[in-house]
Formats: sequence, structure tokens, C-alpha cells
Amino acid sequence: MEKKAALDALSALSQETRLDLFRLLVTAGPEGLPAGVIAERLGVLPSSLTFHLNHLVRAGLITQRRLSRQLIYAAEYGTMNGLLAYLTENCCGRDALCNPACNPSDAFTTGESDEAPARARQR
Amino acid sequence: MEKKAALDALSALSQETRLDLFRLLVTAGPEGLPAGVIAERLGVLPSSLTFHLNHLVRAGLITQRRLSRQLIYAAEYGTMNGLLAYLTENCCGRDALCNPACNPSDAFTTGESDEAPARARQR
DNA sequence: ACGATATTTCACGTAATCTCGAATTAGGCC
DNA sequence: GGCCTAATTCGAGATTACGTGAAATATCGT
Repeated sequence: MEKKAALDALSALSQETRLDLFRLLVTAGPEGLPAGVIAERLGVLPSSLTFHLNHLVRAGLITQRRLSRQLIYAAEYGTMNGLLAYLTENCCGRDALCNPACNPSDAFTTGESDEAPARARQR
Repeated sequence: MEKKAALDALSALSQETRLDLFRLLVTAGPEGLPAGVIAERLGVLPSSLTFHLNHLVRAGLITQRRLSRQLIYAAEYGTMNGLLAYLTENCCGRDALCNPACNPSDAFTTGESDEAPARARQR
């Protein structure tokens, strides 16, 4: 996962309603839940729910499929995996600083890797 | 880490300048960097930098200490650990769904194997 | 076709976020 | 004290995010 995708995922999860929503879908499993059930469980207006659902879909964190009359949303576990991997690799320092339960034996690319760090100062 | 702290951390990291900033401090190590060096490396105006630094401090992701004339900022690795733990526990489904690098027993294929499921070796 | 249900789209108001430049505080040195 | 540098605070402007309610779209059942 590259930086842009990580930023999209982080931004999508950095809002309480969406974090609750994603956690609900994660616990719901791969079958997912219809929008109506989600709205009822979270207590949000349908139009607000669509707003947040679209945000999560755009970030690739959930998927949408239609089942007859209802739209089913389900967590996309792979994207969450990718975000965790990105954060672990890029934002966790070297050595076993992060995820000590994991004890990753190798592969910490030292230094900044895939992004150009400098942005020209505009004015 | 409880939800409120996780939201603060996610919100702090969901902005490009702040993500770059945090990554820079992570690679800089526990000694940290003075604000001036950070501003120069990222190409950000001083007032904007303070805005983002404060945001990260409020989220507990970095710390501030004064060294004579300059203010040194350093990554707070523990908070990042806590965020990763929170996401792994609350947003990753059951058991071995997330952090496959930690759990090589990948007995779960719900069809979303299109995205990078394991840590993509970059470079 | 008609009605009912499920969900989205649209328009609008408000609040939050981000950037910028000028002014200000803090500390060190002559 | 006066001066310089480091960094922050302040105030204003532009942009974006969020919540709400009314209207529109899609699908199913009769």
C-alpha cells in the first residue's frame, strides 16, 4: 500500500461514525449487512449513512453489493491489512518497536522509502 | 487504547503533512528533531508546522522538549503501538484475519485476495 | 401499472480544517 | 540593555466535512 491509499484509509477511519460503522461490519463478517440494519444499529439518518458508507467505499475499506432490494456492505479485510502493514513498516521505527507480539524477524526498510519527502514551498 | 484516543491518533495521521512529519520523526529516532529542521525538510511554513505539530502532540503521537533555543519533537512509539493494537483488535475481524505476517496460518479466503494480502516487499 | 420498501441524491447551513503573513514570546550572545 | 535567532500565537480567508430533510431512484409484490 502506498501513501495515498494509506491516507485515504486513515481519513476514512478518523471519524467516529465511520469507525463504528467499520467495526460493525468487521464483526458482521464477510456476509456483510444491509444499509438499513446498519442505520438502525448506529442510529444515524439514512442520508448521513450513505455519506459515510461512500467514504469508506472510496477508501476501499468496504464493498457494496446489491441483494434484491437492499444494498449489502461488507468489510474489505485486505485493505485493513494493508493499512496495518503500511503503518508498521513506515511509522513504527526499526527494531521490534511495534507489534512486539509479532516480533518481525526482518525487513524494515530503513529511511524513507517510496515517497519524495520535500515539497516545494509555495508562496 | 480506547476509542477516543484511537480516533485522535487516526485523525492526526490522516493528513499528508502530518503523516510525512510523523514518518520523519520515526526515522529520526528517539532523539527527535528541532522544529526548524523539520520545517526545512518538509518545506512547510513555520506557522503551519506548529499547527500540525500541536495536532500530533495533542494526539499523543509525538512529544516536545526544549533544548536551549530550539524545541525538539520526537515520536512517541508507544502511542503508535497502541493504535496498531487497537486496530488489530477492533477492526480486523476474528483471529488470524489481520497481520498475516504474524499469523502465517492463512486459512481464510473470502474472495478478497485481489489487494496485497501480505506485506508487499517494496523495492 | 400501482404501491410499498430500501436507499440514494440533492441542496443548504454550519462547523471544522488548513494555509498564510504579521506580530509576539523565548532564549542565547555581544 | 540591545540584537539575533527559534518558534509560536494571532487573525483572516478559502476550502472542505458533516448533518439534515425533501425529493428521486431502484426493486419487489400484487
